[in-house]
Amino acid sequence: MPASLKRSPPKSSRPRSTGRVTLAEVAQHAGVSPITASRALRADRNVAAELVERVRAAAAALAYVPDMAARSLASSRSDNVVVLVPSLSNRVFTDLLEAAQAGLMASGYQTLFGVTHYAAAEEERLLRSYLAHRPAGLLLTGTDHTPASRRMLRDSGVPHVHLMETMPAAKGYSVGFSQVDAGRAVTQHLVDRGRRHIAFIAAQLDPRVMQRAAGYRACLAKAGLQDDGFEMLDPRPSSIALGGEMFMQLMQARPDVDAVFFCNDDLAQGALFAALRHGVAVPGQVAIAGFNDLEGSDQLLPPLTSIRTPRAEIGTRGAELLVALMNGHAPPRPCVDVGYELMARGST
Amino acid sequence: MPASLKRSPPKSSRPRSTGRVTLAEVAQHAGVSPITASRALRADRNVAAELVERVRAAAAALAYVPDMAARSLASSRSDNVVVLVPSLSNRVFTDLLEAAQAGLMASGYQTLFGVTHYAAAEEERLLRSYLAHRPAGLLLTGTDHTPASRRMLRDSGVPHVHLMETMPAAKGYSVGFSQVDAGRAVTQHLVDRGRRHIAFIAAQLDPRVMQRAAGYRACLAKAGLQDDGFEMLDPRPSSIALGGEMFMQLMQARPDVDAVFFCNDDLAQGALFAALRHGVAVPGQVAIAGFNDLEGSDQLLPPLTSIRTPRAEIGTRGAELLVALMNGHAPPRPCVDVGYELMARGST
DNA sequence: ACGTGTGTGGATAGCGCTATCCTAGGCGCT
DNA sequence: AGCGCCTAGGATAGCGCTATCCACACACGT
Repeated sequence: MPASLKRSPPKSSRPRSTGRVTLAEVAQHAGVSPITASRALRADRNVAAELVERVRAAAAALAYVPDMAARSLASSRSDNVVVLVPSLSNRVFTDLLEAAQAGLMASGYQTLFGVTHYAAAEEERLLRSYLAHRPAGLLLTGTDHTPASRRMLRDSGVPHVHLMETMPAAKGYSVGFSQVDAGRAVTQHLVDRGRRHIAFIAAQLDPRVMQRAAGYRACLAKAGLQDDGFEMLDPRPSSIALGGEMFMQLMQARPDVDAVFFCNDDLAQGALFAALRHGVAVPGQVAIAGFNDLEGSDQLLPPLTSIRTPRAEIGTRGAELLVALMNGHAPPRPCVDVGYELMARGST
Repeated sequence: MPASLKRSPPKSSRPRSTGRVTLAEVAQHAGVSPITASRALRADRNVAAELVERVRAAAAALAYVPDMAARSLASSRSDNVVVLVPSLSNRVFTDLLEAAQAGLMASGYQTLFGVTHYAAAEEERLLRSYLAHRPAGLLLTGTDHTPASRRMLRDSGVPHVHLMETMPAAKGYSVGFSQVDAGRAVTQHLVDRGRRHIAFIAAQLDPRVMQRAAGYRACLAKAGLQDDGFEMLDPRPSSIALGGEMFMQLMQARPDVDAVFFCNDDLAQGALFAALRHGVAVPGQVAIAGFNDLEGSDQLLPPLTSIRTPRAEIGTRGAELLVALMNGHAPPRPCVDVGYELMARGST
């Protein structure tokens, strides 16, 4: 037998098939052309009802699974949406992420997420790497980005929405609430309760925390109650333990304080625990208020006054807005203010 | 002017370009062929150092961004890894997800995540839809899947690792610890402290909770302390409020109880708060133990005894194992037991 | 009868990248 | 020298899908 006859595979044919069922096979099975099968499955153009049925049946029979890579290469579109959040250790952002993901998935998008660790530079790095995946859209936390990030966002032309804060409509799309106003509202509440020596304790000094600080300062200034010694800002990550620590430190340094506004509930909860341990009367000696109204804050002793922030709603509305943008619709309002709610409880 | 001359674009050429810089342009800029540029950028095969340098420079100069869709179509590989978790409202799973994502990203993979809401059927749905993206790998929570899910996992050939629980090596890859043993350890600790009427309170009855329950029962059986009236199982989601509610209910129904093992710290924290509110002495009248050692559990009054579960380590090791599998390496041990640690504190 | 729409199926040609084969040159060896 | 045998660049041919153009059939109007 001549050697040449033994070469069964023709020399120029390289079957690189992955073993998966392709659209072409579905089409053949249904007795139509591939493009018709494609259109039938995507409802892209009018296809005779009977053919659609045949194609659907063929796809089901062969357990056809479309190849998203091929689809997005051919259509130069993708169904990936990137969501960037500062952290997953903070309930605020997991609520946001969960709601956003649910909304995006319902509209047929896949969610890729990245964690920026509260650093604009890290956000820039992530943005650069995720943009390689040509996402259909982006959800970003906050409005604070590096110049390079802003440039990439602009140049890429990828629709994006900023979450958590309000923003001038001219600067882009956003869903959130005014952190400054909310900070002011907490402070005003303490003033209204007759407190005159109101401190502000914060950690993890991200832009939103600093906006709350600005609201605190504005309110005190208006009431004529400013006192520089009443601000404690610590860049370390927020935690329950740190809240207790900072609280006791303040009580020692400034025994005259009669109210503390904590930039978040984690710190405030820690302060309540510390007060319990050290016999500090709340709200008798000092009133305590938090921010975000985390789960359990209403169960404490005393229940914690806080600001209920609609994280899930922000995620949902943000996803909706982004979906509209990705579909080419110009949404009615570029900036959605979802507001906040003061939950006045026993601790004040 | 004849009409034919006005048609500037040649009839058969359809520039569908997305305006992005392609690899071909980078190659041209560097004076090499596209395939060499591809190899240089991916370090796929040996390329002369000087050429690599030229290609890198060209890519940087043109701000080249590779098209992942094209890459994965051509190579029939993708860098997407899907992670399925039951919930994002539970710190356990966000710790897991965060660590896994960090590990995967460090190895060049992108993380897609899905939330199963503790339902195997929902997991199956997600699996089906995510498999369309031909992920390079999968990380799943738990070892409890529908038969259809198991079939899809097997047939797809996609490497996957089960997290949180231990599993017989024959059944696949896993990283976790024995939930049964851990449940037994908590119960034994209470027995060792002289408690004789030990209750078990659980909610969100997922497989891991039921395994802890099994450990509880096994320990009590061995100690001859079983009592059916000491088990409270509620399918509702765990929460701090629910913990307090169930605890007070039990105290009313069975005043003889002298210890309660809560299936997680959320419930246990709620019980501690409720005890504080209602003047129940802990651990004087009743000892309380939780599970997972969430943040803040050591700050409570009294500090909560719990099981420290290495969620982050599970995520990290799980990602490592999966990366090894995706690279075609057979890892030394298919099943990693990361253990747990009993944190005995004031509440017992 | 003729143009002129409109609606549906198909042929064709890529999307941007990489797997595979090929080739030219360089090396060491007998 | 002559023979492998390795190395590194390049040509070629798709990966599986869809955008775009075409063809044809049938409905109209005048």
